[in-house]
Amino acid sequence: MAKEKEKIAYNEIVRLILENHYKPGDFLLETELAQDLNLSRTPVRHALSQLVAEGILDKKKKKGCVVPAVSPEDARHVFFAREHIEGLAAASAARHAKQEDIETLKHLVHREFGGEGELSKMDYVHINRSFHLGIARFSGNKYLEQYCRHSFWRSHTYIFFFDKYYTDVTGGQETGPRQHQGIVEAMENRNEEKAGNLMRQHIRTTFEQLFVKL
Amino acid sequence: MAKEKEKIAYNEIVRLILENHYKPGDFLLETELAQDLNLSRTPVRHALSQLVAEGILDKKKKKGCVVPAVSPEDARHVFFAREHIEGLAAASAARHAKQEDIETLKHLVHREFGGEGELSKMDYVHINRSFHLGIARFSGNKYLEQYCRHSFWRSHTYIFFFDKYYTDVTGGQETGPRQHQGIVEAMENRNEEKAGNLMRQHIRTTFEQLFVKL
DNA sequence: GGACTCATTTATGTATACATCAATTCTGAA
DNA sequence: TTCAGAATTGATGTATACATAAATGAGTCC
Repeated sequence: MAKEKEKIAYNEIVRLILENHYKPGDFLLETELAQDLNLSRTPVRHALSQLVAEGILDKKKKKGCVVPAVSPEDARHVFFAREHIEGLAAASAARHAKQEDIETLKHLVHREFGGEGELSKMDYVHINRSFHLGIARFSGNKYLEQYCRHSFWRSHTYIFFFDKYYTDVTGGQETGPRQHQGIVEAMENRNEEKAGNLMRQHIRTTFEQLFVKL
Repeated sequence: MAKEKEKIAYNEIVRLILENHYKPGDFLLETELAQDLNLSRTPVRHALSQLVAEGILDKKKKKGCVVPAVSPEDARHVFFAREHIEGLAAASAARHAKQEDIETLKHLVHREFGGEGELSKMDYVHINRSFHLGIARFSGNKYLEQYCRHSFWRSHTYIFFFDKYYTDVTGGQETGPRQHQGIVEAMENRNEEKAGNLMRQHIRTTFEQLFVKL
């Protein structure tokens, strides 16, 4: 299936973090991971340094790689950056997305409303990711896309950390899809400004719902 | 001085690219670099994969790392992203920078105007970089800083590629420092909106001066 | 003459032994 | 008992031998 062990290592490590096997502050040790994944240290080390370069992990000299600590301040920073960059991407996408791309997004929103059956928490997470990263891609600007991917990923740390977001009925399940729908409509009307504003508002809403408790 | 060979390799490779020993499209071969830098392949390989993860280099499977091709379209994308993100950072810095930080920037502008003697092309490049990355840092948001650093770096590829920018008398040497000064003044007055607007305008100017010929 | 196959070349990908460094723990004397 | 400092530990950092895959080119068969 997967060919290069470096890729396997990378994906597995990402999965481990996403599935919360490692909490913020934990050290990811090369030797330990190599054993767990049945690989040598080389590809594991390579994957870890990639994650560090991407800013997904931090590194302490001669200590190892560590899942960055979460903090309210850091969360504000992530969501502030994500709000504006993804807003920019949405505006850009409203101009550059092909009709076919917009159909893809509409389909995602449809599923998100339950149009194709009940959704598990993981389904919702997956659709949400496809939606946001899709818009990033449809911006047609690979730099915006890269920054969107990164800040989306990092903000996800918080979403998983306070995973009540996906549990709390008053939260995302209601407003999320509706806001997504508004953004797609603005894109379909090629209204760049509105698409950008709605996206910024959407991310701000997400942030506020997450951090009501702080 | 520098301890870890990985860092040495990284910095040396960056230097080689910056000084145009490798042009866009050239392959950077691990073995070759290892010989040239008197290192083993391991740290070189590590440094290269970092640069790939950071988006500074591209990689072809089993072919090697390659300096990304330049194109007018790519340049527009870089400068578009940089314009807005660094604008955001400047606005953020206008709020969060300490007076001490602002003094640092003022000193850079002073030097840029020739206040401490004639400047070589390289001096100018260096001061310019300190200025922009300084503002990125003073934004107080590590995500904005990261994205600023990246897009600044990438845009530099173009500045070096069309290095007439630093040669042409009608270009940067005149308007650059003046625009920098305006941005610092806005920051000192804690005028976030103005700082952001001036920064965006500054980067747009840079882009236009560079690409008059396209 | 052209194309197809297979060996060669040349690069990256992998495993592993060894070096290094920082933190910690253990020990011995004041 | 406590402190200093040496030995140990446990992790990353490095070098290198070997594996593998993709491009290249030569040789042969139609």
